[in-house]
Amino acid sequence: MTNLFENINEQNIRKIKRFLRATTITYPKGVNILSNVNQDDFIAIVDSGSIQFISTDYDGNKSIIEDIPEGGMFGSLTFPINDEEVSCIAKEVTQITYIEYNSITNDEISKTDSYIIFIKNLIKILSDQVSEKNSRIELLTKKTTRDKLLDYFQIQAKKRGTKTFTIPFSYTELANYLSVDRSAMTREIGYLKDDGIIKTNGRRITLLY
Amino acid sequence: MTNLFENINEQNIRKIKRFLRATTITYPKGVNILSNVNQDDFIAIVDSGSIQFISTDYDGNKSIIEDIPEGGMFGSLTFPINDEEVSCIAKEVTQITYIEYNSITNDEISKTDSYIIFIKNLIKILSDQVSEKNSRIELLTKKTTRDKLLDYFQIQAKKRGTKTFTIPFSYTELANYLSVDRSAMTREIGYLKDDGIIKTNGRRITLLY
DNA sequence: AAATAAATGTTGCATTTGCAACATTTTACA
DNA sequence: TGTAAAATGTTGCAAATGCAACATTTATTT
Repeated sequence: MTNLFENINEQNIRKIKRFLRATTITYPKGVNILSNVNQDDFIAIVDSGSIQFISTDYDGNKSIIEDIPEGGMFGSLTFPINDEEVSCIAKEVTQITYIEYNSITNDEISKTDSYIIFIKNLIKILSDQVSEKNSRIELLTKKTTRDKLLDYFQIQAKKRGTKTFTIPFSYTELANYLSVDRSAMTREIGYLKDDGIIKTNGRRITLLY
Repeated sequence: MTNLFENINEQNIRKIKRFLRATTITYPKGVNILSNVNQDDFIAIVDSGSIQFISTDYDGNKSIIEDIPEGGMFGSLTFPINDEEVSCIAKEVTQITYIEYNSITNDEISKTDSYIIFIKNLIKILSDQVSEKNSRIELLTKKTTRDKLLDYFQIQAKKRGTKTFTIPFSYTELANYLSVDRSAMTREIGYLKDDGIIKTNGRRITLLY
């Protein structure tokens, strides 16, 4: 995963942050981060800890829109920050640095070499996010739980280059990611084993075809 | 929708394109655009016409990942271009300009004013795409067809600021967007009308609550 | 180490859904 | 303008799925 300040030295990072009016806030575990955000568009970098965007509908059904780990970024332009349905929770003690989106064209800084690198990193991260979301959309449009599971397993196998791999989620989280009922998913995984299509050992999966 | 060259004059557009090694290709209707793309990472701008990214699984089931209209952009970094499952079809005669991703840090151009505007446009477009995809993911994670429809209708109503609106899709395309069976969707829309929750007149929907 | 919470596994049942196979209407185009 | 193609509407039926209500195992916390 690309880091927003990759290939930029400490001194220039400080310089960029200063010109982009960076502010850093530390949140305790479980807090809703977006509750005290101001009006201007911003880009947020997760310096340490991790957060989760959760959508909750009128019935109380929850689904995870996105997990953002340490080093990740998100922005007011990429999430509907003022949507009552969506909340952003710190999964642990989390430090976040906010920079102002409108300072991106700040003339004083915009023509320096390290700034161009910063911008290229930002473009790469955003592109990767679009790509990751395209993959999830491709998964979510599969009709059956079996198709979703097999597609997900195939993507993992391809990514690691091996037919045996450990899923990076708990099964509870995987059900959420695929947007299927957890118990129904467990049942379907059972059928896949019965049919000799996969083997499992805890979160370790082996594709048998 | 932001255009990649918004707020940049013709002369500077030509200059930017030259430095980013832009090439323009025109495709006839129905052609698979990605079949003759080279290896380097690129950003593509739809100058005229429109295209559609389609995923086809082993069963022949098709789902539309994304529609890109005139003025839109996509990139090799945002779509898995070499995934056999994904193809990109020209919906009509379509002209596309490709620019090289790696030329983004071209020193000769990167410090000019119009280039900074170009970069800001690119960041805005990518952010909007992430946002749009987050919305669709939120929809796709709803459990029932009814929930998907109601959520979609509410988003449309909110966007237009009125409880009566025309959907920007055919019903066939809407079913695809929500990833539900078209006939089952028609049936569910019928139930919604029976229950007095909506009224319809062709593609014109009125929310009754 | 005990207690509490979280994750995982299992199953019956009612509901939702996809699918197939049509009829009908609308749109595109030769 | 006539014809083909696409979109829309309808319905029975089998399959897939969510849901509830548990038991069991694994983690976490005090």
